[in-house]
Amino acid sequence: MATRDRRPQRRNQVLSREQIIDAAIGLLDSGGEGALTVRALSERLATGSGAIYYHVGNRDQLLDTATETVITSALETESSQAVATPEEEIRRVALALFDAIAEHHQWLATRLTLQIVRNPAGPVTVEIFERIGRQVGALGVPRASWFDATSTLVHYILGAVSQNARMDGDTSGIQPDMDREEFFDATSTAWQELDPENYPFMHAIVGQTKQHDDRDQFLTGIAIVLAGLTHLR
Amino acid sequence: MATRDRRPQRRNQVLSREQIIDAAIGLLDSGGEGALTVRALSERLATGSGAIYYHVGNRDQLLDTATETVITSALETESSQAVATPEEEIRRVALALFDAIAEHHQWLATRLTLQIVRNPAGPVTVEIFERIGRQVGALGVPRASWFDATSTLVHYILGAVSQNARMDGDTSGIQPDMDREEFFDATSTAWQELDPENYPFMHAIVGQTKQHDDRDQFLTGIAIVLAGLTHLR
DNA sequence: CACCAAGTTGGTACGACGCTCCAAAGCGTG
DNA sequence: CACGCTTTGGAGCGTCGTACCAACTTGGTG
Repeated sequence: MATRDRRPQRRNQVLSREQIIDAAIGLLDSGGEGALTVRALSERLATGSGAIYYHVGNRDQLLDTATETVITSALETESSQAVATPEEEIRRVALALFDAIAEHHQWLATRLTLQIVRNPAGPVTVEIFERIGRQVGALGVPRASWFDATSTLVHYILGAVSQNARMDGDTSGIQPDMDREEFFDATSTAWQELDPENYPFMHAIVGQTKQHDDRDQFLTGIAIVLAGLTHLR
Repeated sequence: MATRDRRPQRRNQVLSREQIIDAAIGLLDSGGEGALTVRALSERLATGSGAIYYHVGNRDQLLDTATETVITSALETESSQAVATPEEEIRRVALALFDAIAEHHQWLATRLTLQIVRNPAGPVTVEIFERIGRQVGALGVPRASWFDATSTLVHYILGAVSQNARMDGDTSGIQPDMDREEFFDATSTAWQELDPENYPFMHAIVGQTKQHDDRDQFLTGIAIVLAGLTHLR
């Protein structure tokens, strides 16, 4: 039944778990979540699917591990700075997440929220909560409100970061930055073409959207939530 | 293969687009995003895949249409009340989204953020922004900050709502069958078993998580953001 | 009525996917 | 050298989205 015909020419270097994860992140960044297939991974690493499944059990686990790797790395590089005010520290963590997701497209945003929902005891959730929560305590928020305050901050941060994430491009035709601008203009004109009687607010803000910076707006949102927290006392 | 013998006994009632969408929502609610397959849909509707693709072009479009249907329905039923303060109106919209996603599991949360990111000119995005934005204006926020203020609110609402969404009955969880309560207890004990020196905050809040209500916490978060907005003046 | 073009349906077929399984190949130890 | 344990490459299975098509229904025209 099985034809034996093998001359596989084994690789000189052993396949490691880190190599698989790095290659997976590369695939995810280049083509979104749909680009991470075991077959593409096998080809890029010049191996078979069996070897991959031997090191990482699952496609889902691989996605989780990739997310964990990127997020913990982003949080580590940020924590090496000198101490500052609680507000500054919260801004640091938030911007680290913002930049990480801006760099790695939308698969990271989707997967991060998914991991927080499904695995609240995992290192990603715990690290983010702990990092933010300590500063909430230092802000002077009463102990009874620590959980609510921290949850609100985390909810805002992840919500903003998810909605600012760039889309995954499966289009391999034009420049990605060019698409970004065109997409933005198309949104503006579409908002302008709305019925002004039913959508007066959209008409009022369409001018502000054209010259806004996502990062600045994100920081403004953080400032708003922080201002609300001090009012909680 | 050469000769076809057919007498397929056509259905007495015609297949409509609404039937397909309703059946799709049913499948999504019962088994998560993975349960919506064209084959399962065909079987439930007692038809073939061709008929489905004739009415809805794509699985992706079907998902988008399903989210749009659920969200606009949730926003409509909420708007029939009498007028109230801007804060109250914002709470209404937020709770309508919260309840809709709580009712329809996590597929709706994921798909809603996806739609806002990919299709900012679509009716879902526009409706949510317009509904919230008007109240932001009525709150007394200066016109130059309308866009930032509304974005902050929407980011928080969708972030909180996504992270509070119940998990789908999907495989990938560590434990396959775990009801809400067990999952919650497991999280609490996992947090308690963390190293107290490295994670003092998690230990401090683990007591609060045991007796907290998601809906109340969501409203607290809304109040915090609103308080921060009044501080913006 | 017959006839026909457009609209609609049920089902088959194809390529790609995740994943299981297993023989073969490397590797350490005697 | 031989022998177990680890690791690899790839074939095969079941399922998916969906393109495609022949058959059927419908509505209009003579």
